[in-house]
Amino acid sequence: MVEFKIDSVTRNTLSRQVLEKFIQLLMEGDLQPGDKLPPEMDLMHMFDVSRPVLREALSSLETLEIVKRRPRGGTYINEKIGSSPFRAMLALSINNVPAVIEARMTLELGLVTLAAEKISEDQIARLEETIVAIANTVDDDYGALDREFHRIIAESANNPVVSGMIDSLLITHQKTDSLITFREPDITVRHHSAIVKALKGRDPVEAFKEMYNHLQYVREKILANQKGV
Amino acid sequence: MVEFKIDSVTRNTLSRQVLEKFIQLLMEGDLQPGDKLPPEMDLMHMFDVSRPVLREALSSLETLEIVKRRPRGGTYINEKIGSSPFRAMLALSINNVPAVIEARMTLELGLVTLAAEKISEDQIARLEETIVAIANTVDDDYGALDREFHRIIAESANNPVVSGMIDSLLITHQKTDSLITFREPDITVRHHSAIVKALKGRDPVEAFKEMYNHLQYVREKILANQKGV
DNA sequence: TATTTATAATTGTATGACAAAATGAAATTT
DNA sequence: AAATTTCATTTTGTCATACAATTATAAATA
Repeated sequence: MVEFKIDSVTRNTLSRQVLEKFIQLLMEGDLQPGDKLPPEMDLMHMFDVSRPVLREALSSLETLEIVKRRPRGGTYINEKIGSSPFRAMLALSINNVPAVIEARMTLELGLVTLAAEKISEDQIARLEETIVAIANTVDDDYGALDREFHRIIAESANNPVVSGMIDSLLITHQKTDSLITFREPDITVRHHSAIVKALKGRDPVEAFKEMYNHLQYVREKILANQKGV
Repeated sequence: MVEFKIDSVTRNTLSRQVLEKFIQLLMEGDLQPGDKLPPEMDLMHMFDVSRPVLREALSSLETLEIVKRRPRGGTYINEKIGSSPFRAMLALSINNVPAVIEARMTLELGLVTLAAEKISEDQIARLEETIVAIANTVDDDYGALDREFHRIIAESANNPVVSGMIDSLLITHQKTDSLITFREPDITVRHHSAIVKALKGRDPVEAFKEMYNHLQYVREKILANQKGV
């Protein structure tokens, strides 16, 4: 006998249907960033659902950072893609250290390539500042500078879709940092300098190579400690 | 006079606070994937909020694919990071074609690098199958095969955090595909073959180079048409 | 033992009411 | 006349309660 027990994938609750409808409207361009939605009272009549159901859907949209609501002010479609949803999603995998590091590698390798195409002189200057600062630290406590370096590169890629994610991953960066027992600032400086040199030359392939080299080193360093746990 | 009108960033509604609390519990490991949450009745007393508020938070968690709910069955913390939230977020940027393409480039460049480290013989074989299939298409309608090629590579990187995203981006891939007016299967086959060759050789840098070369071609092809719009 | 049937627990939905906040207009003061 | 204050109204935020729908579990039956 054949058993059927589907239901899953996404159970069709009313609030889910309303949510899907909103996303569909966005995809088809009927709703545009910046648009103001009708008040909840109107919306619940339009969708023919109760207010709690509608509000569950709106709440989800707000969590996804697709809309922004203000008491009395109304509900608006956001302009840019957000980062915090990704951060929340990441919370699930937070303890899977290798996966998180690899995810970070994936993004950074792609980002540095795009950065090489687009980075500005000002951003390069800021990168160099972090390198100098790391070289001058005395207590080996340059985690924040290190993250800043990577953040500037992500920013240089200047992509609204991906840039949100990197913030979240750098937060986990901070977490994985704590797994590093000893630091080698000279190596970090050497690697970072090589990356900047490639970026200066606007050489995507070279920038990638140096970043890959660097991240391999970082990954091994973190995972080596991780094993012992 | 100094004006203050903060409020934003994230307005602290009750449901938002509950949501944040759940995420915090996840980050700190007090909640683990697979865990079953208490029934809503208990939760509302624990958080001291009304049921609609609690349900708004749970609804958001479900939208983020952090939990899964079943009538009468209860609420469970998911095991893996989901993809559909990202899809929803992408809906916002769907009309920003260059940004979406670049996002796809970012991910794929990183993924192909990791794939070179980890891809299995079986996956390589499947990649080769898609190449043969594309070479044999007569009507130039090989969009699905093309996407399958990229999907297998993403799968080969075998990263639970990133793999979800690529699905969403490949959906937009489908959308951007429609912007291509004419196809050049011979070029696609040549590029794909070069990528597979690098993957076979387990050469991350070479795999990256070939993928970058390929995606540059794809990007130009799409954007060239986009300009005329 | 296996199957079917009830029971009860739990999520899903609806209604109604009120609180809180803030916008915009009206009234007041300077 | 202009600026400020006050107030009414709209809209989101929250609560309480009730009932429907679903299904896991236990009980009853074959």
